[in-house]
Amino acid sequence: MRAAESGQGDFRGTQDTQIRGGSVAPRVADGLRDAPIARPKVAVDTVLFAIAGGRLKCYLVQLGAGSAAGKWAFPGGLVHVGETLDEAARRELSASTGQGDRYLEQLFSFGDPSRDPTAHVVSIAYMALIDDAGAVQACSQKYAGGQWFEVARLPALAYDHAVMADYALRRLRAKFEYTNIACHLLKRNFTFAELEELYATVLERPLDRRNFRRRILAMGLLRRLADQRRGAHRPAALYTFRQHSLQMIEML
Amino acid sequence: MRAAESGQGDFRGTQDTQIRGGSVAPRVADGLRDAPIARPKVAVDTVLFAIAGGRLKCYLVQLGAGSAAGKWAFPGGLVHVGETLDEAARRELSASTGQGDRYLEQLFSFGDPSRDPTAHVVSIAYMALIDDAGAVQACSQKYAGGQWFEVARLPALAYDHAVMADYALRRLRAKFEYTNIACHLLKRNFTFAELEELYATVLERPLDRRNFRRRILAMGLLRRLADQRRGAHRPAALYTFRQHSLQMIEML
DNA sequence: CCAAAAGTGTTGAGTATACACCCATGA
DNA sequence: TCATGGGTGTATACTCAACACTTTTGG
Repeated sequence: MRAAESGQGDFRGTQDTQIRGGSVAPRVADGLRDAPIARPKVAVDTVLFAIAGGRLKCYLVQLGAGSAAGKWAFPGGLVHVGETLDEAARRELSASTGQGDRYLEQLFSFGDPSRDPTAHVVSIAYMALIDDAGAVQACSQKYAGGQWFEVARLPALAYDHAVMADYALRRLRAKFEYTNIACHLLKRNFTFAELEELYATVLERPLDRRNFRRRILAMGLLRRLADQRRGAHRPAALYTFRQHSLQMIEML
Repeated sequence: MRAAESGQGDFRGTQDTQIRGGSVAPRVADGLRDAPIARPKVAVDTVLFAIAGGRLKCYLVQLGAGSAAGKWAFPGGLVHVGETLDEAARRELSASTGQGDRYLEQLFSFGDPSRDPTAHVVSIAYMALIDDAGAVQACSQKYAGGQWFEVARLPALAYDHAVMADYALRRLRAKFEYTNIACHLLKRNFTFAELEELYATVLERPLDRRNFRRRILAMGLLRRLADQRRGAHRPAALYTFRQHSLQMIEML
């Protein structure tokens, strides 16, 4: 058996949604999972995050054809028969950005038939993280172009991708509070100031340096390295995460 | 535009999964969301929970045809063109149990091609809650039968439904800790003892009555009613939830 | 009047927050 | 030597967990 889809659905910052009611269509016999009529297509779309210039950014591609031509969207595409959802997400991400081998987590599935006016496409949204925005290169003939955008200043997005963006950002922020997910947005070695700046950037709030240090160190997630980062002033100790697998821990 | 899919992905109790690596297939031009080749089907499956006999139970149907005939599974079926995922889940749930108008939340999507050996079916898993297990009646010719099972003693399940069960249970437990989701497993009016017993049952741990009362009351989610529940002994005050929409609050 | 479930406060421990100064280096 | 970012400790407020007896009713 293959590896399960990567993703732990967990973010806490959501408000209420529609819960009760909803139209319940009359019963339709489905012929047990096999009807002859048209079926929705399945796609994956991935919100790729990175830090650049002290800002949290995500990568958008410009659609080159179809009803949404010219609009910006997250890289994605249809799932092939025989591949897992994770594989499809990695394949599409790799095709669009050259970055397929990164942290990847399934977020949520969007299936409103009106999300794409030309066809009923169910899209499984993913979030991906990389530590180097510069490593991405637009490398697909499929898209008219690709570019990093500050999450606070996204252009108008195609389909329902604005909802995906919102969902991804909330998930990312939530996981910053109770997992070690931050390691995927940092280089292998980093200073405490860099880690703290990352947290402040993603969470959009200042952190107390002493309290932050104490808590992070108390968890034992980091290993202090012998090397130092030498800059214009006092050198800073370098750290690295002991583990890069996702760990659920109360962090902040 | 229709209502978005209902669901806030959030549970905290998960362990790490596979994160990096994974095979990245060579780039395939997709013809922009429209390829002529075979595509995966899309289904929904719903883990329906209720309390019965002081135990947390979920409803399973027995498959009547196909490769998994005779095995137990969560009620579900293929998504129709033109309906949202929520609508599909409600339709299938209503067809199998008569219960379509209940709390419903999307959990996660499972797309491993080997999950169903006869076809590549991507399934969007849902969780649903009802306050009365007895209201369910097997009412589908599609299935050989339906029955409530204690979550701790599920039979062998078809496809990858055991993973779904695990996922749903973790999500439910997590939401008990930080939302008012419990209201959907209780009758409209209830005693504090009933609420506490519900929490103890779902979380599988005893709670201190005084601390529990204090915290729940301090949140102001409940309204005390004038009526009392009269039983064999001292009468108990009745309460009701002020709101049934999902609220994110630190509860325990 | 007895059995059984309902209802009620306090204390101590541990955790989270607020806060300011010295240090090491390069220029 | 000075400007700049790196690094460190303490006191207080608050939150969480542990704990047992009295009240009310029906039988």
